[in-house]
Amino acid sequence: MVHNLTSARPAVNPLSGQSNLTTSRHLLLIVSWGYARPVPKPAADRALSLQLGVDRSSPVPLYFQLAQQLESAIEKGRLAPGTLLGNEIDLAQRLGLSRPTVRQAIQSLVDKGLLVRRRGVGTQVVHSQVKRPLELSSLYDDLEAAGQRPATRVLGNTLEPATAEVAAALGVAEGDEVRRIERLRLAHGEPMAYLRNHLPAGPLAMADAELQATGLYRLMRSAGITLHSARQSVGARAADAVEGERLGEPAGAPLLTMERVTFDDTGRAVEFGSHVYRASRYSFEFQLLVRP
Amino acid sequence: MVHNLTSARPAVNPLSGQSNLTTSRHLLLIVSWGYARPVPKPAADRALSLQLGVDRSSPVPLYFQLAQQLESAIEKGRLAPGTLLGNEIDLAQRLGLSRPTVRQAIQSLVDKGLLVRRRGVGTQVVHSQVKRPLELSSLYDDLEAAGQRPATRVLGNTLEPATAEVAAALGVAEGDEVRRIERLRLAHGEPMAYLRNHLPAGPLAMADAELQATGLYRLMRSAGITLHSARQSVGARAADAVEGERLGEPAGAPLLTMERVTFDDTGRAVEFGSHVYRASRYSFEFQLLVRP
DNA sequence: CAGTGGTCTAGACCACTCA
DNA sequence: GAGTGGTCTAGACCACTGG
Repeated sequence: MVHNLTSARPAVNPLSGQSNLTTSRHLLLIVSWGYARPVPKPAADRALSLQLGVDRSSPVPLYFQLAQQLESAIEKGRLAPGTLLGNEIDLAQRLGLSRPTVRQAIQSLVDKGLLVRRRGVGTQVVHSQVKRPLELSSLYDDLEAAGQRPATRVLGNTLEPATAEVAAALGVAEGDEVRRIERLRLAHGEPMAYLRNHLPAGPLAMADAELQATGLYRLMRSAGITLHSARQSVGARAADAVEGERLGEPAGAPLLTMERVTFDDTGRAVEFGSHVYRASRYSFEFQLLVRP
Repeated sequence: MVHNLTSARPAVNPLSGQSNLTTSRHLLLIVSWGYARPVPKPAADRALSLQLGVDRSSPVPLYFQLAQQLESAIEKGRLAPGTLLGNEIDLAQRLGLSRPTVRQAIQSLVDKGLLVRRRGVGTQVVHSQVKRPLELSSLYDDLEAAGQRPATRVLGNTLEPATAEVAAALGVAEGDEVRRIERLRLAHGEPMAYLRNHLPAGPLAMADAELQATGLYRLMRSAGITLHSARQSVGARAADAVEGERLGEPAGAPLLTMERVTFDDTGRAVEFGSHVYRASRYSFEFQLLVRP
């Protein structure tokens, strides 16, 4: 579905899997995780008693301080779902802030999906669904949360000339030297995914040890690369003999595949990934936010 | 992948300068479509000659008019990738707008990934990658572009008591009446996907004809439902005999699966979808934007 | 150093919702 | 009609970037 999404034509709305004739629409997706399970407590319909306050001596922007406090209050259940926040002018006065500053704070939470604004009505805390993790199949995170940190086995880390496919993805010339990294991702001691990545040979020299201990993206950021966007394609196919062997699945078993090209903010492709996951153990979960 | 990207976020919050071990992390993804293919033309390094202007008699907000003009200029190549926009103060003066209004316009394009701001440097047009559709596997769109509009065959549209699974997803009681809709999505006359949806029985009465002609979401919107967010899970599995028959695949063929629960802005679950796609003919594509 | 975006203020008027 | 968010203005100071 998303498939149809990206490719420019009205094609298919990912939410409906239906053809969508409207002109240009945007869907904002949020992937969120790591939230503590909320402990919802009954709260007043109005958030009058909430303790809020900003520290003007802090280097943290005022709007950001306020946003953090509100987010934390929502997360902790001190602001129950459906609670009206109270109008922006009062809030600003109570905090000694200007209205635009308060609006900026609120807007950032609206963008995260935690608050909903309605003209003529007010600003409400969204009814909880946004932050609760899914129950199903959050295997990776479940394992991590259970103290079973996923492990990485580096299978390859070499420089080689770019194939046509890699050259096209990275926007370099065929035959240019690129770094090829192959890893096996394990959890609970069992293989979960086979990850193959290609990077422009230039700036980064990565030791196997680093790759084992840290994520690729963290390494890239440390090298001063500003990630900006990525294009992804998720599909499925049957495992061939080699893949099956690698992942501990029989040949013919369904695999989840993901291809991705990542760009920095200058538009350069900084990474091309081609990954396969054991479908029996892995699925992708995410949350979509509909932007009006 | 979402995992890699996400875990890649810096440990230090640039705003607070403090190490951020906390709980909540977000990745903003944008799925965008409806863009025309850009026809990039060489352009000056500075966007001095760009024709911009707002109509104050229009009901369209000024910042929105400006944003649209900028977006259109980027899309049409009048603002080439890498172009500096010129500082906000000048831009505001040239347009007879205040700086906050200009900032609001620019910010909306930054949120879409079309512009990048750097303090001390300026605002630049992103290097094109954001809006170009992927080359690979754009099967659905290719078909549509070829005039083969995807078709829908309604296989079922009935009221029935909710099973435990459906009840949990929709947040209703087991046995409550829900609407069950089954559709086959075809393209080029061939089956592409089997879509099963469950909706709370309440407000919507849908005729088969509507389901065939319009998207589920469009119907829901027409019924006054404001979509707010959705949780999705994408995986893969092997087709059983029935599924294979339905989709024209042999039993055991890999299928791409998607489960989704959609919520309105009051937090009610308004739809539960459980879809399977022929992996041989379908993949999901989307674009991620990394929010700093 | 000059130039940029990031933040903030204290007002103002409007459009919309709901009783 | 009262209350809300949506938009807009004309300033201000700061932090960061680059030469």
